[in-house]
Amino acid sequence: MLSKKTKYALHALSYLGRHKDEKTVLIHDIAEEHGISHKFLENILLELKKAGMLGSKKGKGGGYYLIKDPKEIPLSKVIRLLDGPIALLPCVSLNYYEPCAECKNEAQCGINKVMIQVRDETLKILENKTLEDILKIG
Amino acid sequence: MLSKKTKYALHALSYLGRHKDEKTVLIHDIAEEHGISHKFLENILLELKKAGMLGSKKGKGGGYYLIKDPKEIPLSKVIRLLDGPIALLPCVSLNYYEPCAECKNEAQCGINKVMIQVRDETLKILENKTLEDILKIG
DNA sequence: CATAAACCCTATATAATTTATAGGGTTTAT
DNA sequence: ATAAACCCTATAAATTATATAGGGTTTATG
Repeated sequence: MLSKKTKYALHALSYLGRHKDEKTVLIHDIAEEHGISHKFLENILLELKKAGMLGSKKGKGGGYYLIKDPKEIPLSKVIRLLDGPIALLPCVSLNYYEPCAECKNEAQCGINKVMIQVRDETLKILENKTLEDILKIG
Repeated sequence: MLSKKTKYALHALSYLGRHKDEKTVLIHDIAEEHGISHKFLENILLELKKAGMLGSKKGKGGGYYLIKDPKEIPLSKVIRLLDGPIALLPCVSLNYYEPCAECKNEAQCGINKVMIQVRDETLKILENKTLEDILKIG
């Protein structure tokens, strides 16, 4: 399951996407709209910023804003940043690969093979769906 | 990511599948083969038993055994039992549905729609792949 | 240039979940 | 009668997720 961090990130990005005609958006406004703690959201926005997914302007009148077109931000990128691996096992993760402790021979492991399939089908969706697809949100 | 519990369960079931000509298999043997704590594994086997996925025989000479053909046990069932929902969001879970706290209108939520797709593609695999597909393991 | 608004950064606290252990109870082959 | 082996419930330890705290820095504005 996606963590709250990731969900908040998606909601915040979606909010920024919907307000991209405005110069900047305040943390406060996003937090209020979604009932998230200001400070918790701040950490998330900072992480998104460090990852180059959004920009910010300091000082009075500052705030956050998208620096890319929403269709340039795949959901997989957001999920990986906040939640880590999308794969169901470390041994099939493309971005966070680790061998499975329990497993001696990955190449002939049936579990590994199934989880590669799951990963590929999942990524096929999450790498092609972008922020643009979730601008309209519940 | 799958929890250790689920991974251990898959390994244990796979082991039982590979030894299904033998009447019963000892917890001890499975635990040793995979370097799992005897007691931790015991809890997992009990859970699998309660769910009707395997049988056991008490007393001296007892142990665990599969009561179904490996191809009758889909991986989705094992994962759901030990890990809970397969879906990435509660609002798209078939077996553990809950509305998302952040969301007011599920029907028009873009995230919801994407996650339904992911769920469906994932299930297409995990409901059709069975224990039989993971008898050979790493 | 003083001020207040707003982001920036790091550390810590709390809660929840996962992982593991403990200890005794019950059944059964020999 | 005995020892092997599963059965059951409770609790402890470790890890991760969630949230809070507190001050630092930048900048528009009057």
